[in-house]
Amino acid sequence: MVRLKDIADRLGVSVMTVSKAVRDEKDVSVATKARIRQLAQEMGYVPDSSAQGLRNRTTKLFGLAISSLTNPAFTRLVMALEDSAYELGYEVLLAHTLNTQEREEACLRRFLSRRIDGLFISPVYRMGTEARIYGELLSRHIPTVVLGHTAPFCSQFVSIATDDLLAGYAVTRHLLKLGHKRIAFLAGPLATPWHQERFEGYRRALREDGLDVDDKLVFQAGRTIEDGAKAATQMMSESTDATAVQAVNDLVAVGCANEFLNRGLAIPQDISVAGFGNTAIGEYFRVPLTSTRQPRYRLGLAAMEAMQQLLRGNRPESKRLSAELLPRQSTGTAPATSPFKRLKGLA
Amino acid sequence: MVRLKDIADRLGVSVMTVSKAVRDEKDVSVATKARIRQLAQEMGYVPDSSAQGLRNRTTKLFGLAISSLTNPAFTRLVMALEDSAYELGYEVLLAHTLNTQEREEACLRRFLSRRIDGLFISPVYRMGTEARIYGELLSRHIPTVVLGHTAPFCSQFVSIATDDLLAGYAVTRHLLKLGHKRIAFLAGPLATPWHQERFEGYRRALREDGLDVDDKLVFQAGRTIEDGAKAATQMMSESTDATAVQAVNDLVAVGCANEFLNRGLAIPQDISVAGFGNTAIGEYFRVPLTSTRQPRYRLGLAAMEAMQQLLRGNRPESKRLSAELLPRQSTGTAPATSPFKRLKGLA
DNA sequence: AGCACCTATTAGCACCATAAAATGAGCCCG
DNA sequence: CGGGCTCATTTTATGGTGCTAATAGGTGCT
Repeated sequence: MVRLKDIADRLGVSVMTVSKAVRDEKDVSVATKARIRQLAQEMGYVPDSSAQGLRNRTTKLFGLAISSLTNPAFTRLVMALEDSAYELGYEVLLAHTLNTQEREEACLRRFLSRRIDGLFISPVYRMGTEARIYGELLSRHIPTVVLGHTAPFCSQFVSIATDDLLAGYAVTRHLLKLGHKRIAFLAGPLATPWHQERFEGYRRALREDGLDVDDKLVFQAGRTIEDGAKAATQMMSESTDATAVQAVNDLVAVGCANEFLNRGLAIPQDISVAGFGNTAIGEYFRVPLTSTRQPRYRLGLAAMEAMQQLLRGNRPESKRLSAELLPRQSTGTAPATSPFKRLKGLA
Repeated sequence: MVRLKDIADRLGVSVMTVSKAVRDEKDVSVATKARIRQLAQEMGYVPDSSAQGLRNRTTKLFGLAISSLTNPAFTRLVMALEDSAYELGYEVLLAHTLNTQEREEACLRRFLSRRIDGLFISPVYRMGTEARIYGELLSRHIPTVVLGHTAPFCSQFVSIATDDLLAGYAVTRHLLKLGHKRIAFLAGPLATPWHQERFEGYRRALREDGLDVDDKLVFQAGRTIEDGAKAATQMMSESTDATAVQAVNDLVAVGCANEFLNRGLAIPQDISVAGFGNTAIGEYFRVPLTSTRQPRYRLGLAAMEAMQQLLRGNRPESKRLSAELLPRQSTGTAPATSPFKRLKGLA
């Protein structure tokens, strides 16, 4: 690898002059600057960021920790972060937490070792108010932006999220307006604020209509297609009297609806299914899925703006971007009776 | 930030002893090692990888350059690389080339500046036999694994790809067996080997049945859903006599089939549509899409194995993993006549 | 004395902020 | 008209960033 010194030696000037020349600093005459840069080019010089980082105490690196890329909710977000980082001359270290605390901690520790200039993290949510590694982030003053909602254990951080409560509320209202009275909710991981908010939206909308949450209508699903499919199976075996299903996200909705369709149910004639988050898989699903649109790319941009504030030493506000309802064909007017009793007869 | 020196000073030992202790080297008594590590822990010491990298001339960093995460073909591949990198103690720098040569070059140059230990790249394909930046990778001896097929401009590199030719062939044979004689092909970017191979598979299968490629049946699409939709529109306006469509990938197939469905065509009764690559979006598409399964995770693992070989100074073989046909509901027996003439009457 | 076994010193790795030094241009005055 | 002077511009020297391979040095034990 070509070093500054190699160029300096070839030209018989000091390393310092070369350093300044390649960085286009002043205090170097245009003539020598030209000579040096020309030669640097020819020799294929590329500065060593490790050394620069060591010297300047800044790495121009961002860490980005997400649960897993297989979650389509992240792709556009990651794209946005990556793109804007590129514009700003930063690079992005990607790491998967796989939704486990151990892995998350290991990833963050590695990031610390890399001396990242900033961290974007979609936290592994947990109960409780303390999380050691988050305390460390704080005490080390790592500029950190939480992608998604904060929870007690990470309440000190700036966060950029969508208004899941309002969006959840909008979905339920939409179903209510269609005449549904018995709306099942396919729940996500209970510890996650995104689940909690969406559920709270559901609850509020019901209450506004004088209805109460019926625990028999709440099914613990999760976050994946498989989780949704399992929940559907459970619903069918329990012969719920629901006429609509509101899922905590698109994947769960797809898994559930797919199972329904396979069992011969018609969507939305027999039962309505709504997702959340507007993923492509829902949009092009067997029955295009009613969902909510999250402005994911803008979410990423907002996160980067917050990061820039942090880097400048300011304390930016957390942000909540609003999501909008996206009615498609998977939801329709409520049928007279729930299809599940009938199904039982069939099975 | 806590440095080795800080620990050494507090304990009154040399920096070197501390260095060895935290790295768990021998030549340090268990007692002092314990003392040192204890204090390091307490003080929150985290080694500085920039300094380590500088000293050891190795960064434990991999560069990963792909066109864009929005292409679902990459997600599992990236996951696999990320995961296995983690196991091996490496980290991954992610960069998007956005399928433009300028951006690709810029990304790679940044990677060079980071002194990555190895590079995984899904190339921006181009015609011609030369590409400056690839020459540089070669002359700098950057261990590089090409994700996907090589092309003339990057033929020197190790590559890990799926056997697209055979898979393309399998799709066409599948359609032929169903009685289709007029099979349209929705082409990808002509410069990409993955398009070329899939098309060649199509051609061979046709020829084996005594048929020839009819240029009227080949539509230039691209790689996205929108590209597929446009091609569908074109097909309909041109009133092709095709009874089946073979798309260069799932997204194009989805875009095309979606357009057909919106125009009232029935799949597969009126027309069969086959994709390629088995993405979730195709699997859960309105009509579950016949496709080919690419072992993407294994592809990633194989790429990492090749990388390890390169790092050990060996020259690993390029690999071609075979893909298998995945028949689903979007393909069926050929109808008596192409639906497009009829459609014209309707429009 | 010789042998383990443990610790300290040295000398960079590639780069850059800062300070010090060299160069040169302009100017005055003997 | 040339030598000395100032001052601005350009170049060089110094030292330090955190870490570690290699080597030298020290200790206690047999």
